[in-house]
Amino acid sequence: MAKKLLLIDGNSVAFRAFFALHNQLDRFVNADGLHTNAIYGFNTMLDHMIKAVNPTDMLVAFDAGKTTFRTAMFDNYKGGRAKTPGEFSEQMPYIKQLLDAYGIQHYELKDYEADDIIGTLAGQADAAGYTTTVVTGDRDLTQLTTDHTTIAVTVKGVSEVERYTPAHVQEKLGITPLQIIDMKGLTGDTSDNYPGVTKVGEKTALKLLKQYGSIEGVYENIDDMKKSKMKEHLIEDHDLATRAKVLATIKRDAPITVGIADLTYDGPDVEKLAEFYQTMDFQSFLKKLNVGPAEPAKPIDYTVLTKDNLGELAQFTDHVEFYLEMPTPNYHTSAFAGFAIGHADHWYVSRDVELLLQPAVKDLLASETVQKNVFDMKRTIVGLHRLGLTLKSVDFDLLLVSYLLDTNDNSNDLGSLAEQHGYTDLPTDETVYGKGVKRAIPDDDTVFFSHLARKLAAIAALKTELLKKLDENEQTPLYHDIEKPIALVLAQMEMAGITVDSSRLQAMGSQFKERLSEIEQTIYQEAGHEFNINSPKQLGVILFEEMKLPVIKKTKTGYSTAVDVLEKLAPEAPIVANILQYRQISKIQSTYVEGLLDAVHSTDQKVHTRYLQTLTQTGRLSSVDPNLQNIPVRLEEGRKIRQAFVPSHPDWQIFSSDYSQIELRVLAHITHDENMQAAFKEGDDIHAATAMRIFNLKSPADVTPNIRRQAKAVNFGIVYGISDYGLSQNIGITRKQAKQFIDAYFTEYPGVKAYMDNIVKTAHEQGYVETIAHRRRYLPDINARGFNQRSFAERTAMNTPIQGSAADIIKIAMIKMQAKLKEAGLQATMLLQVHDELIFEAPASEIPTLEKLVPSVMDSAVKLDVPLKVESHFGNTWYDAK
DNA sequence: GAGATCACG
DNA sequence: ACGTACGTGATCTCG
Repeated sequence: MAKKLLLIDGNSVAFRAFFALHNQLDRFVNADGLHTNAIYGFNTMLDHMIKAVNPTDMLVAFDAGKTTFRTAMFDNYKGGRAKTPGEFSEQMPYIKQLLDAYGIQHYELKDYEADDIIGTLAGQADAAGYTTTVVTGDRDLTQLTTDHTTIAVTVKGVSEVERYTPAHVQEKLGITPLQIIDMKGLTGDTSDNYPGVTKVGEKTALKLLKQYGSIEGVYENIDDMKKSKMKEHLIEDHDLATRAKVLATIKRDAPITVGIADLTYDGPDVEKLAEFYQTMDFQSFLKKLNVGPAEPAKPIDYTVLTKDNLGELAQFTDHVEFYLEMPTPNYHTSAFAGFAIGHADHWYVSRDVELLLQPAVKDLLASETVQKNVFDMKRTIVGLHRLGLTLKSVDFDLLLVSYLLDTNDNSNDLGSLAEQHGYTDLPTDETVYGKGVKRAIPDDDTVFFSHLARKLAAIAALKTELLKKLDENEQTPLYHDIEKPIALVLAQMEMAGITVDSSRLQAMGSQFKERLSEIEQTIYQEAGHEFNINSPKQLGVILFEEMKLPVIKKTKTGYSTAVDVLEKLAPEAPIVANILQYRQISKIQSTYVEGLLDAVHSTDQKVHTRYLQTLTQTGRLSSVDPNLQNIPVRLEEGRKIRQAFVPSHPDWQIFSSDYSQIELRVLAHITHDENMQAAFKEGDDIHAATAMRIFNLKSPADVTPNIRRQAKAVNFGIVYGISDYGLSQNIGITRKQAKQFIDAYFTEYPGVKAYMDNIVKTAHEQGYVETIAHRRRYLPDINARGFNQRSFAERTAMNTPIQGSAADIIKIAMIKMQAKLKEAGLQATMLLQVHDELIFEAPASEIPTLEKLVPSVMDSAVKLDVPLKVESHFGNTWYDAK
């Protein structure tokens, strides 16, 4: 049998695992007070890699200690590193115990690093005809890749890896794996604390290597190089480069005392592993082992509800758990499979939702005094509404609370969510109902009813603990005063739906269809043959191989044919403009004409979107089936789609109000920047005001449209957590200019600068950031070692309080708005929310009222240090409300 | 099922 | 020096 060897860089992967779960450090503590996050993460990675590779042989290599032959030749090697956290070190011995239970060899060698052990074994395995996979968090190991050795570098979390083969290295860097050593020699390595040649980074190094092949090649030809600073640095730092190359070279001949023959992997010792999981308190891993009491789940008592025992429900006078089972995600259309209701281990279940209509149940659900505990109240409310029922007094919504506690825990499955909170007596829907085409509600009553009863038990079991956590996070008002009320408002908006003029859409569709086939023919002629224009792959071949247009950007899989690329190519060949035109129209046709028509309910000619309330990381809503938050508006052709969104009654109008620059106003508020606040208080055009400041203009008359556009882009950039490169790309200036703009911005708005520095610092310290309503977002990557991951987390830290606070504000406005409409007895109905705008339909006679009412509710929703500004429009269709 | 593309704020 | 804007969803192709 072909030998498959899996080699793991133990220290590196353990460290990654530790930081991947760092923000949950407190959650991963066993009964003995031992932190277990790195052990847990390591186990996750092991399972994942074993499944992916299916190895016949395995070994995990560890570093033996602080001193190695590298520190002997350079005593500062790996110096200056932050001290290893105690919470990490204490876990290392247990990771080795875990490996013993798994039956996996582990090995360390005095004076050598794990890399060298891996390099040596991988070499032996190559010679013996093995296929080898190396798992590490350290990119340096990519120098080991050969035709038979793949290096899997962890990129995100612990189980997501990027695989390096010689071809991948060639594609990514344009050099061979062995040349990576020369590259490190030239650049040095800051994380290992050894210098290379001054001012030489990856770009320069790659250029030199492509020309000269190796460090030796560079120095052999150094005399022929023309005079430059780089040449001087190369000559000056020759010794450093030579030393760096030795330090970077992974040993292929370390004096190891294990050989590849000793690494057979036969799978874990299940009993030993179960015992280990017990001591670590790893319930989910324990469950996967299929041993012990966790599986099969212990039976649960339930009573089948019938017309004859309905009276028993009268026992529930304070609290009741309720769950309505709808098998498909779209609760506007889903069938009903059954329900469960009860409290304190008295669970009543039924497949017959008609029973809900009986007063004993109906009145219980509508009771204001009996508190309801549910999972996904919005889904439940809409489902019940379709049956003619009302749900009142929701106290605990497990889905909402989990989301508020940690936006990353946003599974829509009750079972997996419960498991994340340490409750293991509820299998997932997938386990019980199956997945894909096989998914079905079980015919077996015991199986189905037990599952329903267990759902209630899970909701009940988690309530106290999660509400307490919510309170500790100071999120109780966010939950009771914003998220629960908005769920009800959203349910009403979704149920109201918005009317679509299907014949209008169909007429537009046939026009687009004609134009598409015309453009299609032109494109085929220009290309010389037919091909699939929708395939970026085929299009790439036409443009960059057959027509030999210059390649501007590449994607992971080939040539990029994205808009920005095609726009640059448009002057080169007429086909490019036609492709852009084709793309634009085909997008409108497939997504907005055909897609929208598919979503129209035939019963009422309306679309009923679903707002996902527990998905985004910032607190915004998202919209699906169909998405009504991305209906075209920027280009006129697409904007016409909005003509198909019409009022549901004759003589009614579409009315829309939007916040202007809400994010920048939030920025001015939370940064306390005096200059920016002054601009908003004066009612200035903020982009023009910014332009005058950063370009040092004396009079508003000096602000040309182009200058204003640039200032606007800078304002946006700041909100997104700016980088000079990003800004330069966006407005087509050099990176240097972009940097000057940003520097000027921070000088002019010092409060903004202070805030940005501060929020990043806060994020590093506490691991999360918050909005004005105490919505919280954890940033697990904020202390990541990878520059890229860390930078991303830092930009997120800057952006989330802004985007999230704006989301808080409009949610509050919506809650107040709905109350006002009712209070004023208006027929006007709130239909849609698009992040900073609200869309209504109303009788024409109510429009004057709305023009006053809606902006006043929106701009007073939350009191900020700067005024909020709202603009309103109305018309016969959504298109005309502009 | 992932990746590319493009629609929105 | 590193490689980049923040947050989403739908549709299409292709392995």
